Amino acid sequence: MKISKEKAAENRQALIQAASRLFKEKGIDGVGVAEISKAAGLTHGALYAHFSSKDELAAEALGYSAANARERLANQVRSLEDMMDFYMAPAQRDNLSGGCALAAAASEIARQDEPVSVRFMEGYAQMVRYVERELAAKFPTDEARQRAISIVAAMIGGIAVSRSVIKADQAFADEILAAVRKTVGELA
Amino acid sequence: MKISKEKAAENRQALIQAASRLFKEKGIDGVGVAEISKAAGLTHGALYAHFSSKDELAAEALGYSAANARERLANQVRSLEDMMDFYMAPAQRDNLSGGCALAAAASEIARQDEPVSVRFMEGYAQMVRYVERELAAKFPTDEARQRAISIVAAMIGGIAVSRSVIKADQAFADEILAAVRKTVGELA
DNA sequence: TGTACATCAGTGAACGCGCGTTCACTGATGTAC
DNA sequence: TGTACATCAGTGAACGCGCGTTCACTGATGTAC
Repeated sequence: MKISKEKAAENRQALIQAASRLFKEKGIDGVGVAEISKAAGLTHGALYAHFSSKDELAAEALGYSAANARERLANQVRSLEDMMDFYMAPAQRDNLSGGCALAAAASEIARQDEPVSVRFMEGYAQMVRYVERELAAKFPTDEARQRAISIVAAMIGGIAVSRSVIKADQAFADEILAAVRKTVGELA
Repeated sequence: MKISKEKAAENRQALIQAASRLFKEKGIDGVGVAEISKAAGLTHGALYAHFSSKDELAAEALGYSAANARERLANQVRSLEDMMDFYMAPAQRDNLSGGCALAAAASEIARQDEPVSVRFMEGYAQMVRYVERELAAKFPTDEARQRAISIVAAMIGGIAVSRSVIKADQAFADEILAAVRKTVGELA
């Protein structure tokens, strides 16, 4: 049955939020449209009233994650050190479904189509710009940018690697997180 | 029909090589046992004569990649600079199926089971040890290790991010690769 | 304001397809006598 | 060395299952008169 425009917009948002959470948790290939729809309280058919394909939903979900990160950078983070502490914390690493989409999806995006790549790029560029601005006072423009790009890439890599080794060696996973945290701090 | 032990061993190796290539290219979830078997010149049933599951094959494939990397580090790479140049080259980034398994799989391993995590850890630890040894003369033990862990994580992150944004912005992808290459060089 | 009706978000069955895994069978290999 | 037979890598059909997507249908919403 038809429902109000307001409720439909809510449902659309619920689909995006469920997709964002589940894609990060299980990977884009690792979760189906039925599971996403169910998590949003809908049937899978409804998903196609809002998105033309699973790929389009994936792009929207990545955009949603980026918007979330933007808000956090703007409102909750007080300094670059603060941001690094937050990002490289064991709690952040252990929080697959709630954590950063860039680290959760890093090696998967290369296999997705262009719209997904665009959203990933926007999310990454946003973090780089934030770090770049923080470094602007301390380094020449070019070097600030080079360092910002490297710091964000190192944090994404550090989290992904720490997550990858944790089932094999918890202590090593923690050591990686701490080492990368220290190094990016020294670069800033 | 039964075949010679020698031929069977060759077939096993062909399965591992095909799996290694295809997993890197399409992701572990992105390729099926039928495609892997076919690429190795066998039917999917034969795969189960060699491996108890797709997961076990994934672990073997990761181990094979690590052995390859070990050989390259021992024989082809002349210095740390050499290794960084090789690893952070656009050609390496663009070579999904032949490139480094760590960068290709980084964010997927966290969702696999323990044996896969163990093989990933061994591959990563091996690269860290190589870098650590190269830095041993220049830095105190603790700092050499911290830097080695960070350098390898940054390279993996840099490649994964560069690959992720390349469909959206080729120039940015190249800039990321160059920036991370420069930064890891400065850390060494 | 009240009524008639077009809209369209959501339902749930159905589509064809590929997935990982199992298994009865084949027949050359390799071994025991 | 020759023969009889157990072994087992590989084949290909079949298993149940979940995938992404489509579509006829429903019925409350929202609009036009």
